[in-house]
Amino acid sequence: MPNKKSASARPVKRTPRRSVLSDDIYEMIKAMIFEHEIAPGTKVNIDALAVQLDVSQTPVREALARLESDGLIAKEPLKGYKATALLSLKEFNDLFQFRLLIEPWAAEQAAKLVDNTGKTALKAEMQSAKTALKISGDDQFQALTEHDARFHALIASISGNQSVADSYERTHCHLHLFRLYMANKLHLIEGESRAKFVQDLFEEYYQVGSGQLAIKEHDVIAKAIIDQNSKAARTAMHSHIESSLKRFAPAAQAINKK
Amino acid sequence: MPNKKSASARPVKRTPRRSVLSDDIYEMIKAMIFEHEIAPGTKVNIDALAVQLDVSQTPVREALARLESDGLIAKEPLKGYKATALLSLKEFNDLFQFRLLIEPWAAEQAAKLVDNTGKTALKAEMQSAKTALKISGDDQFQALTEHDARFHALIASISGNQSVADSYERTHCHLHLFRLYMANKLHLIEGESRAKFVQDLFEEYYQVGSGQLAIKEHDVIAKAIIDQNSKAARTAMHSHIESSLKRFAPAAQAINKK
DNA sequence: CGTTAAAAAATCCTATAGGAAAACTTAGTC
DNA sequence: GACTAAGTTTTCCTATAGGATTTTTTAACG
Repeated sequence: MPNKKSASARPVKRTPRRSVLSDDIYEMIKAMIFEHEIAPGTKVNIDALAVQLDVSQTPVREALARLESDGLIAKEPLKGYKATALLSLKEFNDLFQFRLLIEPWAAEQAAKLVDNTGKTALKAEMQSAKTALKISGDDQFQALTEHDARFHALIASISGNQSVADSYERTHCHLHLFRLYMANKLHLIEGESRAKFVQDLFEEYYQVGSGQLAIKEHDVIAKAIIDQNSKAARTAMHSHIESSLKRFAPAAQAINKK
Repeated sequence: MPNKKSASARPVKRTPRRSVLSDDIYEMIKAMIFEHEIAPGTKVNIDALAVQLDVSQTPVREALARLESDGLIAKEPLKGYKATALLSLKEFNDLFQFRLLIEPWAAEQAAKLVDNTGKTALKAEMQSAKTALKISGDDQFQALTEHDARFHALIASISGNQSVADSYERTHCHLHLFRLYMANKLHLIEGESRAKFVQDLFEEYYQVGSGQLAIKEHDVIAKAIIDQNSKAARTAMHSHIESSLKRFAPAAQAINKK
C-alpha cells in the first residue's frame, strides 16, 4: 500500500464502532442458553430462531457454528443443532480437574508478573463483587457468577500466557455453573419440594447469608497477587477451586439422579 | 456475475453424501492454512474462496466462523477475514508452557486408566510412526507431524478427561509447528541461504538421520503408559515437551527476526 | 394384531442473486 | 498541497427456491 500519511503521525485508531450482526446474534443465543430459554438437550430450529430474532438464517448459522466450537451447541449432520446437555457429574469433575491444572499456575504467574494496572483491575473487580452482594434473588446469583467469571479470567490474563487465558475462557465454566443452578431452580418450580435445596445451594456456593465464603476466598487470592506472593496465590487458588467444586457437586449430582 | 454453471460439465449429483458440506469445507480451508496456500496474515475473501472451492458462500461462512473460534482465522468486522500470523516467540513459549501444564498430567492419568483398547491403539500409533520414517521430503515432515498430533491426542483421550482432551485439540499445536516449518522452508526458497538451517531443523526435530529422537521419546512415553507406570509416564511426557520446545525454538526465533 | 414398505411431510442444507452499509479510491476545489 | 465530495469496491446481510435426508404417516400383507 502507498504512503499512509506520515509514519510518525499518530495513527488515528478509528474503530469500526458498529458490531456485526452475527456477533450480536451469537451473544443473544448464548444468553438464551445461559438462561434456559433454550433448555439443555432441546433442538434448535434455525428457521424458527431466525424468525424469533428477526434476522435471516445466515447470521444464525454463523453463530451456531461458533457455539458448536465452544461446545455449547452440538450439531448432528442433517438432523440439526441442539443445545448440549448439562454437565454430568463426571464432566463436572473433569472440568474442575482441568481448572486445577491451569489456574493455580496462572495465579502464581500473575503474582510474579502483575503490574499496577493489574492491581487496580483486581481491586476494581473485588469492589464489584461487594456491589453484587447487595442485589437479591436470581439476579444476585447471576451477578456473582459473572463476577466469578471475570475474576478468574482477569487472573488468567494477568498471568501473561494467552494460551492459558484462552483455554480458561473456552471452558465456559461460569455458564455451566449457572445452567446447573437454573436447572435445579426450575425443577423446583415444577413442583418438587426442593425449595430448600436450591436455597442451600445458593447459600453454600456464595455463603451470602453467613460469610460470603467464595468472595472471601477471592479476596485471599487477590491479596496474594497484589502482594506478589506467588506461592500463596497458587495455594489460595488451588483450595478455592477445590472448595468451589465441593460446593457445586451436590447440584451436579442432583441433575444426574434425575 | 456470469453463471459458472458448467465449470467441468460434471453431473451436479454430488455422490451419495454422508458428511455435511460445511464440514468438508472447514477441513479444506484448514488444510490450505496448513500448507501455506493461505499464507499467514493474508486476507481471505469469502467470495473468492467460495468460487475456488466451487461451493456457495454459506458453507464457507460457517467454516470461517469455526476457524475463528479455533484462532486460526481472525475476523475484523466489516473488513473481512484474514489468516492469523505465525506464532511469535512468546506465543510459542506460552503454548508449550500450556502443554506442560496439561500433558504430563494426562500421561500420568493415561497410565493409571489405560485398558487393552488403549494399549492396542498406542502400539498401532507407534507403528505408524515407523512407517512414516520411510517417507522422504516434506511429506515425511507432514507425516511425522500428523503422527505427533495423533499420539498426543490419543494420550489426552486415554486420560479420560474430556476437558483436557478438548483443550489439547484446540491448541492446534501441530498445525502451528508445521506452519513454522513451512515458513522457514519458504523463506529458503526466496533466496536466503537457509538450506542448511531448514535441513538442520528437520534433523533436529525428528532426528531422522541420526536417532529418530522424537520418535524414541514417544516410545518411552508409550511404554510407560502400557506398563501403567504413571510416574514414569508423567516425567517422560514432561521432558519430551521440553526437548520438543528446544528443538523448535530456533524456527520460531528465525521468524521473529525477519 | 404386528410388521414391513412405500408415500408424504418436515427439516435441514445448499445455491444464487441482489441490496445496504461501510471502507477505500479518485477527482475536484480552495 | 490539504481538504472535501462523489464514485467504486468490498463486505455483510437478506430472501427465496430447490435438492437431499430424516421422520412420520399411511397402507398392504402375513
